[in-house]
Amino acid sequence: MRPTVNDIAREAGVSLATVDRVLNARPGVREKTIRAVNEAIARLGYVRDLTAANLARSRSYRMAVLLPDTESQFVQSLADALIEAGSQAATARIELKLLRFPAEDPHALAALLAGLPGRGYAGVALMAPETPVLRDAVRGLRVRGLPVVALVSDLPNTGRDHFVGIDNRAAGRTAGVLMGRFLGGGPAQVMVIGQSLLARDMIERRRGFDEVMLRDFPAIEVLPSLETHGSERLLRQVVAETLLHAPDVRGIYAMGNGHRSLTQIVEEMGLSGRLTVICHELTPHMRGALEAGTVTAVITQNLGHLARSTLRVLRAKADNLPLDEGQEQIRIEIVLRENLPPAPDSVRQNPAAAA
Amino acid sequence: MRPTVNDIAREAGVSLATVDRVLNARPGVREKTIRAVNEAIARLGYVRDLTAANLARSRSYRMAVLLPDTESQFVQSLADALIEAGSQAATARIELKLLRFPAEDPHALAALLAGLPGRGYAGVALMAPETPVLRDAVRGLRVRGLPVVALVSDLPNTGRDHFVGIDNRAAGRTAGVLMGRFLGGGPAQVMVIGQSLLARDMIERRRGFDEVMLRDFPAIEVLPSLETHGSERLLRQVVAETLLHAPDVRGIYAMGNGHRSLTQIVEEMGLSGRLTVICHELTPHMRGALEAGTVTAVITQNLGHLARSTLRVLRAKADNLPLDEGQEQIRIEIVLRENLPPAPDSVRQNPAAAA
DNA sequence: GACAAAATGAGGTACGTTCCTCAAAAATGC
DNA sequence: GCATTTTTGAGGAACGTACCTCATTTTGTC
Repeated sequence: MRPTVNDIAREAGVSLATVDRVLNARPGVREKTIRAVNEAIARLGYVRDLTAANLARSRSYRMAVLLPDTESQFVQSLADALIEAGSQAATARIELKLLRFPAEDPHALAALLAGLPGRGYAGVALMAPETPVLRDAVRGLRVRGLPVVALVSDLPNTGRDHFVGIDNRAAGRTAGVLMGRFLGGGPAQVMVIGQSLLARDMIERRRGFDEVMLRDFPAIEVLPSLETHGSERLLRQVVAETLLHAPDVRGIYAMGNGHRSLTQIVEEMGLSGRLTVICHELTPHMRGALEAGTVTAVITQNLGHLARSTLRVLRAKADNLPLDEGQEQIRIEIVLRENLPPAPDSVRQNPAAAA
Repeated sequence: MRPTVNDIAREAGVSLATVDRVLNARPGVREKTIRAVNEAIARLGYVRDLTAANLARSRSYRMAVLLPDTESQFVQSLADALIEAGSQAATARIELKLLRFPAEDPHALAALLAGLPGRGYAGVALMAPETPVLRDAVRGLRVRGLPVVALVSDLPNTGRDHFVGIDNRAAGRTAGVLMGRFLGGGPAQVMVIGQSLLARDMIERRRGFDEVMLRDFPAIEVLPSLETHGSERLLRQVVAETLLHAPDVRGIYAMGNGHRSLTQIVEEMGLSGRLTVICHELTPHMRGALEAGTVTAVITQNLGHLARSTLRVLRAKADNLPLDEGQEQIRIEIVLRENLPPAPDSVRQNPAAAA
């Protein structure tokens, strides 16, 4: 049997009340007594029973997670992962509220954020591009004591408490090595596509990609980035044109997510499997494209980890506890057709049934 | 506030005792009453508080994990991951005992296994090659009601309850695609090295590797597998000889783990970075080799996941609960220098300090 | 409608903590 | 050595659930 607080009290020759004072760092205990208790704890190898502690504390954490209301598969999958993680975390008395905000309206987001503290939230995570309005809103939250976590895309100048996501520069480098090696070092041309070259993550991916290409694959020419601004029509048009007129293009690096029509064009032009196509984020659509051979590799992050890490970090920050940086590091995963993990289950039903 | 059992009782118009009977599937409740309670549960969105439930049950799970006493970095890292997962799982009242057995002595292992049930264990995980003696020992355990989980290397003919590890055939295929693509499709020769071609995982990796090479890269010749039987000297000798006399060898696939001298030879021969070397398992030594450029890619499995999955599966089996297959699927990870995750912390100290 | 059997209610104790109050003991200052 | 402050002890209530007993009510049978 594991030792309990009562065992410590007996072992240390003090009362339960004193042990409790020491364990919870309450005042009014002599240094000498504290030492005696700690020695007893060490001697018995006592480990506090967290389930009982949390029960007694009946502390609970209301967390808000804000996602843009885009209906991209990536955001949708992320939302699913968060809901799943939230229901698992119910055990740890964490209650997660998923809120959506209009993707193109920083002011609406700021207003939403400003209203959060009054509604009993213990922490906020959000996925949004950094704008001046947002910066102020985040600062406001932190002034009022709410920890803020940046999700997927970092907000370095807002003073956010933590960033949960991959190192986009390293992700770009990874894409670079794969592209370079898959093309046998060239000679070849490579297209690079992204939604917007203003978004921080896009810039970093591009930088990482270029870094590797320049250093390791001088025979491969990387064409200027193509900005789609979310327009699938524009994407179709430019990609088709480029592929027709530049026969040396043997690879495409799609830095963002949501380029569904990219794979369509490649297929329509009969180039499926003949081009090296590297994309980001393993959405359901990307799974299909990998299986079909249209996409060669997908650089991705495990959304389950991302979601769980978000909750762990928020909780730690809310309690002012240190966090295990190692565990919160999100890995850059490489997915090929050959190591495609099986599709995740749909969101679980009937949580009460879990025993 | 989350609804409690008392809320359900009130909502359903029954007593607490009846709610308890329904929740825990105890006998003596009319079908009609059961339905009423379940409807109240659904209406209120009740979710059982597991921390409180476990506390009340004060059920605990003693789990044994058996690893061979080889001092390979892989086994050592796995042991660390298990200890870590075990200390985390203390919250869930899981107590993990790590036991070592002589790697080359199936009888000693069988004797160890035979003695476990009497010592209050609720489940056993083990990493061992399948031998007739082991088969009988595992069957014996299961007859006595102990769930058995195969770790890393499967034991399909023992009737084990579950296998925790990667799909080695798929891992071999992954190695194959990487090798083929990194070599630009050939022409080239590739060496394949493994400890023993009798071990099930080695056979499967080789099969997966060949499958891809034959199908997709006909211009690459895969040389016959080289068995080292754990002898580093033999490895050094044969590799050096082959590399000297076969100038077309441009790639090496090391199927097993623990080939530390392989990277040494490659470095000594001045071939670091000029050969495509693909290995398994991201041990500290492999990290170094990746960083140095001696090894091109490492196919690996996340030992943290492996360890946590093991405990989750054992627990589920011990309670006869269904498991979430999706969550227990271990991913095949590809690690290049560019996406090398930061080194994990050393094992944590002073578990009592965790709040 | 009498009877047995089945279903339900009422209430308690326990799990290992947290957090509170009040009294008692010990240490400290003068 | 007395008063004051600090430290310690004893005890209890609570968190949400599990599990037990015993009494009471309801149901079904003939």
